Amino acid sequence: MDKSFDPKTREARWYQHWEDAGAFKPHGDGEPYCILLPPPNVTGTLHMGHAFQDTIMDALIRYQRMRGRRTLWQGGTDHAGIATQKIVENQLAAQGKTRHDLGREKFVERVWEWKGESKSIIGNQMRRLGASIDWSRERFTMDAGLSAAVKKVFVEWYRAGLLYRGKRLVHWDPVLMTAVSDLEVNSEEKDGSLWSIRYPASDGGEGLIVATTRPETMLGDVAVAVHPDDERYQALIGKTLKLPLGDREIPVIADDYVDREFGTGAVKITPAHDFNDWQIGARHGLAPRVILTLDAKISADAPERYRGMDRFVARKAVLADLDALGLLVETKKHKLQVPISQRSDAVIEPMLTDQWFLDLTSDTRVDGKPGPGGRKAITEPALHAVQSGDIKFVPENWSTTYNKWLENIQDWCVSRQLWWGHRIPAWYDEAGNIFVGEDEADARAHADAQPVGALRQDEDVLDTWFSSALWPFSTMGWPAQEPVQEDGQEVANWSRDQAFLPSAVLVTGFDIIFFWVARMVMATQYFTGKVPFREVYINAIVRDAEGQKMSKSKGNTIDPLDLIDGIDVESLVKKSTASLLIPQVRAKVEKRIRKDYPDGIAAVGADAMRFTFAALATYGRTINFDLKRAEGYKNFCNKLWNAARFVLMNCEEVAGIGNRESGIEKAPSTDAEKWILARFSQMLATVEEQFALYRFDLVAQALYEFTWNEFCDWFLELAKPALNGDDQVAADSTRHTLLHVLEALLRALHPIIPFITEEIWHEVAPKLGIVGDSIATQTYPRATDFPTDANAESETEWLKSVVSSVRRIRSEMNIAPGKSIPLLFAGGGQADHARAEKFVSQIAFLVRAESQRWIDAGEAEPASAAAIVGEMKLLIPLAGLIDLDAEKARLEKEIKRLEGEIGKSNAKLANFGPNTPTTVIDQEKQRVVERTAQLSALRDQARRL
RNA sequence: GGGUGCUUAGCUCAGCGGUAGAGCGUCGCCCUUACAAGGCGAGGGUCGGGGGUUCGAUCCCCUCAGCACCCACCA
Repeated sequence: MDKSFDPKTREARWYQHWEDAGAFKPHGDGEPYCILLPPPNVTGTLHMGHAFQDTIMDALIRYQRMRGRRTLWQGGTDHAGIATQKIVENQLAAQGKTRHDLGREKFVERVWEWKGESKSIIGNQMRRLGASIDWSRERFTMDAGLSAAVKKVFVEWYRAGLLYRGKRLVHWDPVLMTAVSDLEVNSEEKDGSLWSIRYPASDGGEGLIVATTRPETMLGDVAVAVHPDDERYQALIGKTLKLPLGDREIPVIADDYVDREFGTGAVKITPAHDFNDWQIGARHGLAPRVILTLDAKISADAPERYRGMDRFVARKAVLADLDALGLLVETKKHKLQVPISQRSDAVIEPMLTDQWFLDLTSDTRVDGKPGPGGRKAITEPALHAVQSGDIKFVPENWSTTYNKWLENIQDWCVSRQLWWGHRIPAWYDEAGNIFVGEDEADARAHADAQPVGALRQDEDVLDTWFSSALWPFSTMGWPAQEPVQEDGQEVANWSRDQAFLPSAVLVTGFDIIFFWVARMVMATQYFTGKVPFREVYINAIVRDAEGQKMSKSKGNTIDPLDLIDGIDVESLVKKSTASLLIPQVRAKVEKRIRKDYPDGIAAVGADAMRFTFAALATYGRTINFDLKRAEGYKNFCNKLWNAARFVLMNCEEVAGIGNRESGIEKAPSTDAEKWILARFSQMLATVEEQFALYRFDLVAQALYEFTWNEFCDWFLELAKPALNGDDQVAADSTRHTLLHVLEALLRALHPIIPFITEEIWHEVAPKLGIVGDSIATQTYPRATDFPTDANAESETEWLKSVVSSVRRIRSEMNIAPGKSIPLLFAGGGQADHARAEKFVSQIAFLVRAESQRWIDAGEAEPASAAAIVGEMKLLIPLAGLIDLDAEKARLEKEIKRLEGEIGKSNAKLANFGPNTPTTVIDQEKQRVVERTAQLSALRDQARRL
């Protein structure tokens, strides 16, 4: 083996090995264990959030696979309607074209091409991470099987009276020219103005003053509302006003929605362009007036002067005209919440359009036929699944978020005015009647009446999340009764694969609890009667080392592959600024990168990156990714590598250590071996416990500490004297234990660091007579596989105390590490004598003791530096080695410390009340006794000096 | 306006009712043939403030302060 671990040369080859061996396919007849990959956008690339999430899922899948579960990590990609369409539209725009130049069919073809090109990118990135996905079952939300599922769901929900089409006010993105759901709208606080405008009374009176942040919408006003109890306006209620700029009269209505304190207490009502106004309009029977086109220009229904103006241009024109008329009373600065489209950053416009909605709120069917509505059929079961504990959130708190949203849910607008996506399986006849079916014939067959004239399919597609909601069962082959093939390959078989439903755990971010998690629960329960998953592990959001959100315009993103492979600073600058168009931003990003990564990023390898993610995965909501942590865990990988080298070096010359026929003693014969086996067993118990709780940080910590602080720091050191000693039995059994523990440790580490463990395992396992194609399909070690031995543990702990005590003296007294010392024992009991004798070679080796002997009773102790271990005193004679004053000072410090602690303990004892458990009191008393003994021994020692 | 978190060593975070922990950073001494990507040792915290419950509180309760995030229609 090479002297140090080089991930570049080591990691690459193993993934192919696993895939060729079919290691990631479900195998065995264990209890099924499935994880669904949240399907990444097909055009996307892997970012740190993915890498983090994928690491967690992979660790879980590998762990359960090794524990004998029949595992499936179901992978795939999402067609991501708007996002993907936008990318291709941008490509067209670069050629000066729009999608309309191509036409629908050609455009969609073009998107499929692009999808084909970019699909493999994220797959290859995931392979570099080591993600053990069964790629042979990879699915795409628009492949044939999943499209069939989408149609079936749409049709069944429609026929159950849960989907309806209606003219409603929806969130409209005037740039992308599509409806979006309420979830796709962010509200951002912007500086704006609040304008006060006088609306004169029709009878020539002065009327009233309304306050608005959107003066241009007054062109569509149908009323002014005031609070019914507002004394200022009592006389006007029921009267009409002259709408300025328009040749119309509008009524003053009373509605207690109006807040008397805000503005002037009078609100202009524009039902077609405001959600609140819509409701007020409906309450008062006022017909909405649409004055905006779908691209947010003033429409033909507005006064001629403004027609065709962009909404923001129109705003200025309206204000100027009002001012000229003397009707603009006041302009005040005002902070307002502006709805922004997540996808285009455009200001969202409430727009009256025909859309499809999934009913989630009514108690009875929307079509009036008998039967339960969406609240009863969909929403309540989804709430119940979490309330009953059929689905558990981890951390548990997220269930509150889930519940709150469902309790206040709105109907889901599922139609999108796009070309890329699942076309809605609905047809219209010339009279506007709706026909829904899996195809046109099916639609006709299920219709109550024959269509008038020809049928024309709905132009719209479904929201991306509609197909994502079906992911838990559509990927398993539903609704087909036959095995599902894609590209000639069998990818699913519902009759067999429904065993993977529910999946064990969904690993995802809190940002898509509403978008995806809740909707999967709804759809899966409705169509399969099962919950989609048993647990939902909500992972943290990855931030940079300072806790800042990662964003390209800040220049603080890290590409996971750059962390794995490393990248020089010039390439990093080039890559990070490539997509930035604004020169100032480019300059800022470049500056930051040169400051943060003056030497680029050093390659740490996939294993170290994965270990870092695991170690950071607490229950916290954010994790700050610090490159230094990753470097630390790269060192850990190197440590493991070198420990393996040591073990292999020492086990080479003895053939057949692990061979049952060799006759070489395999049972542990020394305390150190029994100790490390016991510690390993305890560590495995911790790992098992913490895996079950999704505390990957504690899993990583347990493995790290065992590997480094116990196996390497102590066991390898304790093994050295045994390997080189005269005791052949001890030497042989130590060799065996070294291999045995190392081999099992590799298996224990494998779910987190798969590459390096695979590499080393192929060196180590054969020495134990273990043959296997891959460590990935070996069994995970269990705590019960390894014996614990309390006696060996206390023996070894004694030895460790002695060694540590002497080392401390050596270090504090500045005895050169290379210098040998004489070591004396004094006092102590029978056990101390026996132990000192047993561990003589270990002590000699670990503290560089040239000699060891006991001071006889009555023999004068030489002037020494001393330490107390239990009842025993360790002495290092001063002669030539130790400065007397330094030792006095050291003792004094130690005495002070003990005095302080005894004082604290005594104070506690004095304050214990009648309810204090006796065990606590005894423990405290014991402490006092021990420390008092130590203290008096140290005082003794100080006096002697 | 509702909701959910967070505040512990210089930094990033565990711990959550019985003597304060880790990693990184800092400071010594060491190239001791597994590993200098290392070894051995050291220093560093009145656990955000104030109350309360308890024999005992970093941990439970109340309250204040600061910081995040999510949801929501105040024109």
